[in-house]
This record gives sequence, C-alpha cells and structure tokens, in this order.
Amino acid sequence: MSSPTQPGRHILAAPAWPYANGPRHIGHVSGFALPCDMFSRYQRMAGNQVLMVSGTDEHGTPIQVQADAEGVSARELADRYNRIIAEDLTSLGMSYDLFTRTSTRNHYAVTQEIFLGLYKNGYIFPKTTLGAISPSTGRTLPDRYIEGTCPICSYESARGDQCDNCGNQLDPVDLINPRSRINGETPKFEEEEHFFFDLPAFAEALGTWLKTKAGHWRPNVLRFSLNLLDDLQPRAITRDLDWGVPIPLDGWRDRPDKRIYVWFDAVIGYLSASVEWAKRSGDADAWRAWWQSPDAESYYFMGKDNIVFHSEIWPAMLLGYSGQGDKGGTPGALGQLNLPSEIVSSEYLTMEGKKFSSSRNVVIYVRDFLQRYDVDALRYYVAVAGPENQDTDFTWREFVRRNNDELVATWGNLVNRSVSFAARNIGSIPEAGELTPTDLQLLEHSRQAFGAVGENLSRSRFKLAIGEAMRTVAEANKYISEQAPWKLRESDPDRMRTVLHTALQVVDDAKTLLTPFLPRSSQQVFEMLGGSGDWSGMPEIKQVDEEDAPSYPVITGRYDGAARWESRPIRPGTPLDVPAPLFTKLAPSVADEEVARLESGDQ
RNA sequence: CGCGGGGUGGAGCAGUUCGGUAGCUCGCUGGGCUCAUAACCCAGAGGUCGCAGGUUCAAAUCCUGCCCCCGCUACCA
Repeated sequence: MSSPTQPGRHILAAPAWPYANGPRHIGHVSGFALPCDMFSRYQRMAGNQVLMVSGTDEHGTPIQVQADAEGVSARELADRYNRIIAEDLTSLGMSYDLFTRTSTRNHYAVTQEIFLGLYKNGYIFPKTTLGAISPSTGRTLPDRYIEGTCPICSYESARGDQCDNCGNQLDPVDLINPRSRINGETPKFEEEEHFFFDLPAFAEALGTWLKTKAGHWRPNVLRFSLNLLDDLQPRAITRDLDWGVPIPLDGWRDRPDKRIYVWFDAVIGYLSASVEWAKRSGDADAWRAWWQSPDAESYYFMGKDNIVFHSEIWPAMLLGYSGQGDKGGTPGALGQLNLPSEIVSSEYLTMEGKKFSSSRNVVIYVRDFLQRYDVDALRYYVAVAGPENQDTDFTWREFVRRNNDELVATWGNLVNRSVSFAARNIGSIPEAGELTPTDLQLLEHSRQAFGAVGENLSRSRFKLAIGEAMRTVAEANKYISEQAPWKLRESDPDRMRTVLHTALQVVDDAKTLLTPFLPRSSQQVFEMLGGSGDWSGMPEIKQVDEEDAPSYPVITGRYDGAARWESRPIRPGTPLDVPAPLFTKLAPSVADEEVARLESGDQ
C-alpha cells in the first residue's frame, strides 16, 4: 500500500479517555495508555502516518457529585484533574499527537454537529420517561446513585438498576423506600422529556460490520459484541444536569438544566480531538486523512469494561451520522466517517491480589510510582506481564524480580558488558574482520527479529513481541560468553574486534527492537553508540488557547526522530565511553517496603 | 439469572481454531566462566493442564455437568 510518493498508511491510534476525577494509577495505564503507545511508536518507526489523540473525559454526574463534595465547581475539579492526568501521561512517555479535553469549545461544536447529524437522519428521538430527580439539586439522580429495598427479594441495599442480591434488573421506580446514595434524601420521580439514540436501528449494519472482523479481533471482544446485538435498546443521550454539552436544538439550546449525556459526548472525543489537532497543525482538514480515506485504519485501546462503547455505540453513531443505519439518511456536514478497524481491549490489572481501590489504599499512582522507579521498568512490566488476555496481578515482589532478573540482568547487562569492554579495550566501535558462520547467524537472527517483533506489535500482541525482542538479547549474551573476547586480547586481537563489532551491532538492533517498549533507555543506547538528537521523541505539555475561552494544557510532541524499524549498520570508529548503567537494580527489601506502605496507607 | 473472559510445574504466561511424546520467561539445585550492576553460560529437578463423567487407538485440546475468579454493575479501566 505504501509507495515512494505515499509515505505509509494512515493509522489513527485512539486510547480511551481517562475520566477526570482523580490521578491515574498503574492499573488504568496498563489497560489503555501504554499498549497504545507501544503500538503507535512501532507504527511510526515502520513508516506509517500515526495520529494518536485522546484527552480527559470531564462531564457527567460523578464529576459534579465529587465537585459538590469538595465544595468546588465541576469545571474547577475538571481543571485540576485534567492537569494532573496530563502530567501522569507525559511522564509515562505517552506519544500523543494531541491529548486534550472534552470541555473545549471545539469538542462542544463537534459533539453538537454529530448530535444534529444523527437527529436529521432520524436516529435521535424525544421520549417522555419517569426519571429520578434529587430534590436538593434538581439534577438527574442516575440509577446507580439510588438504593432501596428490592421489590423481588427484599434485599435492603438494592441499586436502582439492579439488585446485587438476587441479580434481577430493576427500575428505580419500583424500589421500596428509594433513597439517594449521595445524601440519603428520597428522590422525586418526575415525567421528563429526554432524547434517545435509536441503537436498534443499527443492529443489522453493526452485525454485518462485526462479522467482517472475525479472525482479526481478539475473540473476547468480538463474541461479546456480537452477543449484544440481540438485545439493543434505545439509549438516553440527555440528562438533567448543568455540567455538559448543551443540546443543539431550538427550545433546548439555552436550557440550563438539560445536557448531553456524558457517554455520548465522550466517545466523540476521538473525532473532536482529531479536528482540534488539525486546526493546530495549520491545516484544518488534515484530520480527514485518518477518518475518511477508505484505506485509513483506526485502532482503539481500552479496558474490558469499555468494549460496548467502542464496538457498539460509537460505531452506531458513526454509521448514523454517515446515513448508514436502517433509516438511511445522508452524511452530515463533516462527511462520511470511518468505522474502527480494530477494538483492542485489555483485561484488568489487580494489585497484590485485590482490585485497585483508592479508598482502600489498594493503589499505586503513576506519579508516586515514577518518583521512585524508572518509567521503563514500569513499561517493561506492563509489556511483559500486563493484562493482555486475562486479568493479571501486579505484585511488588514480581515487579522487583522482573526488573532485576530480566530488565537489568538481561538487557541492561548486555549493553553494559559489551559497550564497556569495547570502550576499555578499543575506545571506539571496532571494524569487523572476516565474519564466521556463528557471527553471521547471530546477525541474521537479529535482522529477522524485526519481522517477528513488528508483526506481533502490529497485532497488539505485546507479550509475544517483547519476548521475541528479549530472545535476541539473550542470544547476544550467549554469543559473548561463548566467544569470550576477554580471552582474545592477547591471542587474537583481530578476532576480538570482530566479535565486539558483531555484539555491538546486535546491541544496536536490540535497542531499536525495544524502542516501542522502552523509549527512554533506547534513546540512551542510541547516544552511547554515537547517535545525537532525538531517537524516538518524547511528549511535552504545552499551554494552548481557544478563541474567547480560557487556555488549557495539552500534551503534544514531535515523534519524527531517527528511529526506523530496521537494522542499521553501526559506524566503526565512533568513540565509546564506559557507560553508566541503563537501569537500576532494586534491593529485595523494596517489595516489602512497598507492601508495608500499602498497608499503612502512606503513599 | 443472563452474556463474555479466565482457571496449565514455585511465580507469570503460551499452547486449545484443524485431538497425537506439555512449551516459554523467571525462580530453585548442581556445574562452568569472569568482560559486565554477585551480572553471564551450561545442565538438572519440578506439572495426572480447576473438578467429575463421556467420545476416541489417542484429549490441556472435542462433548456433558459442576466449582472458583473477573467484567458487564460500585471512588474504578
């Protein structure tokens, strides 16, 4: 598909939007953020045109409730956590082209445009429903904030949407003695007019589309999604709330008490952020190459609880806006929009055997983690032991072990032993003499690894990918031990130079293979072997403005560094210094200290 | 209740589509090496593949039933 005039495929990398109600912990980022960054860094190195956009999801009742509890406005709360989350993600090295937020004017405009397009095509309709209202605030009280006695089994703490005891689906109106979980007051049930999204009108189109994905998507995502098609219901897309995107219809636009439901506007973020990125890049139409070109691709990364929004609801919205549901229609002003190419969902990370929970201190926040440990140590752990196909447990003991026995001992040590030996005995990258079959075989395996690791990365099979890369590293360690260049110093200096040249070539290859996973240390190895400038770029936070609106921070960056997905010949004669270690070995006591910290609640 | 995912040597995982001597990374034990952050290399021990039935010459893999964990559903990805 790529040609000299067409530099690579257009790939949209879309990691889920973190909800702006607190700092990120490592469970969050192991699901949506880091896998997407590894995928994106690889795709850029492979010569593709990657657009990676996301932002904080800031609307909805939970933000409002938390703001009320803290005595601040919803916007103040969102501002605070938007900045904190942006800092968390930047320090992880997340290579966003743009990380923005849902409270921008641009996002409001794009959300309203999608709403209108769906409305005009007949996929949004008004309906009167009986809704629960909090008497003290006048706002919608979502089902999950209501509890009462179950009318079926008499369980006293049944939730508005379901009884945890007997498992039956409930309607909050049916609860006996309903009360608000927020402040205990009795909700009022009132007739309210709301807009609904006609999800059933897309059952057929979604089914046709999903069936084309068989064999490509992870089976858990596909099976789950196909199954949902049997029971699609119209879904409310407005709420009684003042914090959110206004409804763009006459008679509704100026109402202070009606807003678009947060789930509807949040998924539109992928599109609005692409539009914002294009505006900031100077070409307002630049986003279209990723959303409208028939051969553009899009990959969405999220935790398993979010599958339904990405495999069902967002595709239905895109179909409806493009005029492709049961009711037909015409594309809206933005034009026809592409459906996702792939939904990559990860399972959950648990912490020392328990579910992450900030209130119970079962948590380690990204910023605290990175204050004490290397970002690449975390990225390595997530790649090699993350919840890719099943729930996995993060334990401090395992983290220390993976860091010491794998990252430090295998990769860090290969770099250290080869570069320092060459630096001490030669002072520069040596020329190779005649290569033996052993040398040639090692170099050939290293070159072949680019195919295997790249193939696995492009399919989001991170464990296999990093395992394959580390195999190359282990092979190089074995090669050095067998060739024993330290024995050749006196007896055969020419052979020693050839061995070191070969080893350093594989070190250079391995640093390229590991770049998507470990960009920080790969940059360091790049410089160790004589490189200068950016290898694989890092993100930064910039303050930006919108017309007539407050400025806000975004993550952006230049990721057009020297890194390419290929083996490149090292340059003999390049001066070498004895390097500082790439990674830090952790004392075994670290695991005990961290567990003690968890138990004491002192982060 | 339902739908989906998972349960494989001490730890973490792959293998299950299309049945055929149970594999990887690490730990452990023993040996070797010494360039390297006591790192590196070699060898070995260790598993009736959640449980119970069934099909088959043969089952981790297919069928039936059951148990446990997780998500959909909580401050939560």
